[in-house]
Amino acid sequence: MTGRPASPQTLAGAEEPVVFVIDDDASMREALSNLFRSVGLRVEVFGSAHEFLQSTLPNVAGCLILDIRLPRLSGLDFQAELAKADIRIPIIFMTGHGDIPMTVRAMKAGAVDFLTKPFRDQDMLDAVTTAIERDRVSRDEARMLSGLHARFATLTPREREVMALVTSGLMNKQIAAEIGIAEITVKIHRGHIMRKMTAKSLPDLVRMAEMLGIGPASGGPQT
Amino acid sequence: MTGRPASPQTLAGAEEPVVFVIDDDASMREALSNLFRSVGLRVEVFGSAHEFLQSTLPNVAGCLILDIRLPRLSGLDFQAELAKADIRIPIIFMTGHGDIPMTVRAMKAGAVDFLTKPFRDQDMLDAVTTAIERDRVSRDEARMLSGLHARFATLTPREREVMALVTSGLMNKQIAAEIGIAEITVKIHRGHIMRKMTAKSLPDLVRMAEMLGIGPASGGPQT
DNA sequence: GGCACGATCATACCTAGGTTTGGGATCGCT
DNA sequence: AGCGATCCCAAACCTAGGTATGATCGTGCC
Repeated sequence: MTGRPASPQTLAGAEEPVVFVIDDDASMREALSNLFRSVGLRVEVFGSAHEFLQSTLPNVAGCLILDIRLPRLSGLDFQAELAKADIRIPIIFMTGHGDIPMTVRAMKAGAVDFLTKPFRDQDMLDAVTTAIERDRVSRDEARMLSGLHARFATLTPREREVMALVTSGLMNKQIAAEIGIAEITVKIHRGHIMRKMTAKSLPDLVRMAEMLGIGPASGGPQT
Repeated sequence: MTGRPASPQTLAGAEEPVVFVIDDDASMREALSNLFRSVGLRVEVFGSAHEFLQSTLPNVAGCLILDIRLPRLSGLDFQAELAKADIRIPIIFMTGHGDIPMTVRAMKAGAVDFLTKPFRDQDMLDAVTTAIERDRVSRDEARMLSGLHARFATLTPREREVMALVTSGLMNKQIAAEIGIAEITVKIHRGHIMRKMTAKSLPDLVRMAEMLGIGPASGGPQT
């Protein structure tokens, strides 16, 4: 943190992380809101899961504080909903009357923490810190992966095929033999691949292929 | 599964997974032992964590069933002990009187499951299946990584340095300039590296470097 | 001192990778 | 029919990678 407080919006949603709180208890919302603001965190509160879904989620790192016992939908089911809808945001559960199976289910589904009420403020803040950091990392990864996929999508089928063979370590002549074309053609495809993927070197391309999950079968080098 | 039952020991400990059970209640040990054997799993039971640590662990995939309330050491503390001692085995906790914080702590520390007594046999079997598979995978990874580290250890300091630069995508001449030696010398180092690491190709070497966590700073290709 | 090892480098030689130029063929879409 | 994308290939040319041979030098060890 560079000591900069909450500048309104320097560049249309891109910096300050946000804590979303969903709880049907207004006093709890108020208490959490105060807690998070007291440490300089941006907060948005909702009385129900529905309200949360209606809102426009800013494109910044964040996390979700959820009571396991929500009005119409259980926190656990809501967690599943979000996963199904591909909304990946770290979740911190709170509960007054939770049980162990619920806890296990939530944690297995990736919850960051599961706090029992009453909890200590510091425990909540620690959980939020962890959650936001986790989201920041996963957002970074997602952003990079999406750029990668976008570039990969511009490759022609043949180029994709050649890329897989190149990154698997075959020589141009072997690739040519493998798919039944001339070596010079492989070289040309290869050149196109490097440019389209904006790979600065072969190792660079190999790493891209790894991230894209390219490479027939075997996970990696020898045992 | 190839339908092959429990052949005694074809090759000194290398196939059948084992379920380790630690519980001070003899009837529980008996029940679990029967349960696992009924599905063809090898089982070893212990009355305490101490007994378990005294035994010689076979080098096969396995998992540990642990009561959270152990005689002298809590299951949670024992889990921490194992982690500290670098004994990585998936753990499934059982409890009669557990609470949520315990559950959260266990799950955060990597427990596969946390079952409340009485539990359904099928739940335990499912957890064991997951745990063993997880261990199998992590053992495969560990085995590969150890081979990799062993080969990497045979590299001279200079070779390691060159390997990092090669796999980061620099050309020989750039590497030469970078460390202030002649290009031909880089080529020679490079040849040694490929041979010592038994890399069949540059992409191969790059993947090895990735697994070894080599490469100054930056995690990977562009954003 | 002598030896092994790591590191350095030159010369020579060969293979692999890559671009440019220029061309041909097929296919689908307008 | 014309256009653009994809795929194919050749000749020429240049750079990069890799090996072999042979040699020098410094360090640590017996």
